[in-house]
This record gives sequence, C-alpha cells and structure tokens, in this order.
Amino acid sequence: MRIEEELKTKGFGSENQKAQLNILFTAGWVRCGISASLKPYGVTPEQYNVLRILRGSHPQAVCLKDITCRMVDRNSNTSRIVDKLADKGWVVRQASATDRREVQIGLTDKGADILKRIDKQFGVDNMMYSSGLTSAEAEELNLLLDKLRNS
Amino acid sequence: MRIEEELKTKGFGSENQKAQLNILFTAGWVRCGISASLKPYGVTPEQYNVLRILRGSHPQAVCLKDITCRMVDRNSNTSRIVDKLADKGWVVRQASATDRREVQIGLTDKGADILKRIDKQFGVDNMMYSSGLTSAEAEELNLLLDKLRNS
DNA sequence: CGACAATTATTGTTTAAACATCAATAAAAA
DNA sequence: TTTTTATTGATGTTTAAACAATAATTGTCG
Repeated sequence: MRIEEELKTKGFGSENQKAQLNILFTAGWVRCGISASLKPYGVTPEQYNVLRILRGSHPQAVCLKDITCRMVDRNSNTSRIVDKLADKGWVVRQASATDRREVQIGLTDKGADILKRIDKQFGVDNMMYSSGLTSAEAEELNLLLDKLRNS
Repeated sequence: MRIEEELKTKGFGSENQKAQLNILFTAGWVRCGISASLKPYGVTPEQYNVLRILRGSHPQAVCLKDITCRMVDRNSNTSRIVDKLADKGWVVRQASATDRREVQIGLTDKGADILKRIDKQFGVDNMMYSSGLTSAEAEELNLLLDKLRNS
C-alpha cells in the first residue's frame, strides 16, 4: 500500500512532507517486524542492537559511551539496557584499565550463542534483512536518506 | 554523514540491511527534530498527529478508531492522547448519533488556533517539512519506501 | 599544584509506550 | 427472541522512554 492509502489521507503539503511521514511510518513498520521476530528469544530491538555492537568488536570489550554512540536509537538508556543483558548473562561489565570512569562491556559465550541462534533464523531470506528492494534500489534509498539528514 | 559513519560501523550484511538501519536511524532523527520543534507549544508528535487528522475533516468530527487507523504510529493509545488534548481544551468528545459505542472527537477553536500557530512557524522553510531533497528526490524516496513495505 | 570544568556511568523521577483486560454496545447466529 | 460473537473505547499494569540530577574520575589552565 502506498503511504497515502496507509494513512488514508488525500494529500500532503509536499513530497518532502510525505517523505517525512513515510519514513516515520516505515520505521514503525520495520521496528514492529523486528520486535516480533526477536520476541521468542526474549530480546528487544535495543538489546539486539547492543549485542551486535559488542559482537562487532569481540573479543574486545566496548565502553558504554562507545556503545551509545553506535546505537541506532541514541536516546536509549544504555546503562539499563546493559543491566538487562548482564542479568541474562549475555554480557559482563569490567573496569577499564586506562580510565576508571569507564566501564567496559564484553560479550559472553552465552551472549554469542543467542546471537548465533537469532541470526541462524534470519540469516538468509528473513524479513529482518531482506525486503522487496533490489540491492541497487536499497543503495539508492540509502543515498536519499543520507542526503535528507545532511541538510 | 553517511549511515556507516553515524553508526561507526565498517560494513553491513547487505544494502538492504543497511537500508533498514538507515530508516530506523533517520526516523529517530526526524522524530527528534519534530519533537523539539513542538516542545515550546507543549505538544507531542503523537498529539500533533491527532490534531492534524482532526483538522483534515474539520468541522466534521472523527471517531476514535478512525483516528487510530490514520495515525503514523498505530501503537499509540489514542484514548489517552485524546485525554490530554481534551484537558487542554483543544478537542471535545461527543457521543455518536449512529453508534453508541463510538465517540466522536472534534477540533475546538482553541485546537485550531494552536495548529495555526505551529504551522505558521513551520510553514515555509521549516525543518519539519523541508529537507535537503528536491521534490523529485523525495518522490523517489517515497516510491522506494512504499515498495520496501510491499514485500 | 589546585580550583574548576568536562567526561563517564549510574540512578531517580516523571511520563508515555506496550500489552492485556474489561464494559458497553452492536451485529450475527441459533 | 435469545445467545453468541465482534467491535469500540476505556482502564490497569508492567515496562521502557525522556529528562534531570548525581557521583566518581579525568582534563584544563591559571
């Protein structure tokens, strides 16, 4: 369905305004799908985001502020998200050797496991990473979104 | 900044995965800007969405379920958002003549006023509805987002 | 060095989202 | 008609977001 059908509106002020609502609506749609996919694992999208960041530099631990600035949703309270992950034994906190203000967060084997299980389900033709777009179209979409933000 | 710089990541699994994160990230960016713009008026993005829907069919009132299905964020609890708007005197609830389950929501003069004041600030070259995209680019973006959802 | 500002992580608090449930009404079926 | 099912909106509860404040540490600069 096109965005005007989804929102049942007759017209937008401009293509740019339409695009803005379309981004918000599509993001909600994407997020809803991701959330549902992760639910069986007891993982929220933000938690998944943190786990993936940690895997990205595994076995090197990452300090909290670096996690925050790599997250998709920067408004997240990373401290409390890490709390949840630590409760489940997926990550560990460890003091930083160079700066005692910092807390390094490391992925545990158990954390790597849950990631592997999730990715196994969604690796190839999943709804989480594929879409109706060709690779070229996705690339074009990325260019447009990047340009939109740089204004 | 391109999305890979924003998220400080070296690579994505695919252009589609990158696009997915880009949509989520850009939506957060857009939403943050809208939220900040609305803050001086004491209006949240969801409240603004409802007010605009009501203006769209003003002076015809709209029942709650119709508001919900026209909202950008369908997970919103429309009942409580309308509560807030009614508290401020921007909308009124009235019983439906045809179906006693329904509650019709109508925009008040005061509600129309606040909308007019907001739009006055953001009407022409505001950050809320303009972007670095040309109209043609925004149109292309809309096509891609619509296509992405229809898969 | 020493005062002061900046950074980093955590914690509180208020508000809203997420999710389920409920009551009233309408529509459909028996 | 009577019973059942579906719809609509409101409410309760749990969880997370939003925003501010705090404590510990480090950096800066006179």
